[in-house]
Amino acid sequence: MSTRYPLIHESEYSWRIDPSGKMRVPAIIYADETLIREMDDKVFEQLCNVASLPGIVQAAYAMPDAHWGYGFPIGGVAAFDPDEGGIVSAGGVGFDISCGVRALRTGVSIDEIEPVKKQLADALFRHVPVGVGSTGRIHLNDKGMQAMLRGGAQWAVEQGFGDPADLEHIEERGCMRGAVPEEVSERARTRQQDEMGTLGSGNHYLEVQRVAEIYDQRIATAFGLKENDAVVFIHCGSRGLGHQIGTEFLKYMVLAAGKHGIDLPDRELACAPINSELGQSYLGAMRAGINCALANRQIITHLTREVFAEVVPMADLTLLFDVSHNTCKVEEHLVEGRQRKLYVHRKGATRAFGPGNREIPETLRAAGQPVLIGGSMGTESHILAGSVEGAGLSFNSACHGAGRAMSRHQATKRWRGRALVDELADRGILIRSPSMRGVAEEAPGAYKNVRAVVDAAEKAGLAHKVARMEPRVCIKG
DNA sequence: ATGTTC
Repeated sequence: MSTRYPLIHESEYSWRIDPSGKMRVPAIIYADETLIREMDDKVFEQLCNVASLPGIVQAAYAMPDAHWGYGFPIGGVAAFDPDEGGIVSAGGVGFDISCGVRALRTGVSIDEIEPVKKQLADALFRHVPVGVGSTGRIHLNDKGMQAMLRGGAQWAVEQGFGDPADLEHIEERGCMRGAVPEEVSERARTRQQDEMGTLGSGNHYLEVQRVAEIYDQRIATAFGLKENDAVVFIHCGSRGLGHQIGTEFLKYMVLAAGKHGIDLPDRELACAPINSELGQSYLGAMRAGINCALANRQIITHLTREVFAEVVPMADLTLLFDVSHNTCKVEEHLVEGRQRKLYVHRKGATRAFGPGNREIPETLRAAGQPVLIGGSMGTESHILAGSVEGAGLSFNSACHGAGRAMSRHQATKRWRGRALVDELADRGILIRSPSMRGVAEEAPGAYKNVRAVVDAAEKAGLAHKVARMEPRVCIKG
């Protein structure tokens, strides 16, 4: 338990730090007592810094999986009002712009996967580029890059990657409006030109999973899920392009803070007013980064379908949903009885719209938005659904994963990648990765208990549990 | 997260 921060135990699953010093609003953390106790004080410090940024509305929020990040905590949510001097922050979105998860149904049960599991693992590993600096089969020229940055997954579908029906099941229907490719630097584009359709490294992965447990039969049916189904989770982002945009704008925002009259509590919280040239430039570039990530996951989906067509020909991969968890999006929210247009930063946090929201595809609308929670390698993943009450809690946001409990460096000292892979293989979980060091960094023990995180999210009211998945094959960055 | 320290 933090000794340095006065945490008020507001309700069983929420904690509050009242404003003091430069804080304009409270900080609110959704977690159970164990998760709170294990949170680094740095999370509270960073959240209080966020709460002191200009134009912040209501509170700075942390999800149950929150951990220390660059400036903003990962698992942080904060909304800003442009009419009250509100800001946009590159650190509040994160370096991997629009990193996210998509879930595919396969139309087959895990029993049809198990006999060919090894072939499937090997074929996916051969066919889906993975690892640091990995490149793909697509090479974009200037014109192609521009079209991709403007069109996102819609562009990818036009290029023959996937089905037009996929688009309905992607946030923003696969294409983020307001993207300005011209705001993306030459260097960012160059870094990306050969990286479309690649997973990348770190915590990114492609998993084949088994639906192990259904928590809500009605919603699971609406989502087309039943026990023992095989599903595919793809977790990746905007690769070198997003990283380069983040790096550059962070620098510009630090340099311009004085000019904008912003007193930064932490350099890493560099930001610019939404109503400023720099703020608008960043938003245009960031939205292009979102399209890059949406296109990337769409292409990887196509590659996955190609592998399944060879190895599991009876499978039919359909998109359940695609969610981004590193974004800043303009949304209308009811605050103190007034509908306001806010710039909602979610960094390591998933949008979780409740039933009826028009952003949700029609076929899923009555059930609520699918909230996809990727666990750590070798542990379970979860699907939840956005709740009605989530609107009043954290601008319709929920957790995004298990959340790290230990640094990458600590993890490499404690575990050996090869031993982990062998151990998981004994449990029938096949890991394929180009980097054994990467595997050690991603050891399940380096993460929080994802079930505790998901339970806290549900009990806090952020989202509703639908299904739990366990991994069978994992292609790991 | 990241051509893993431009």
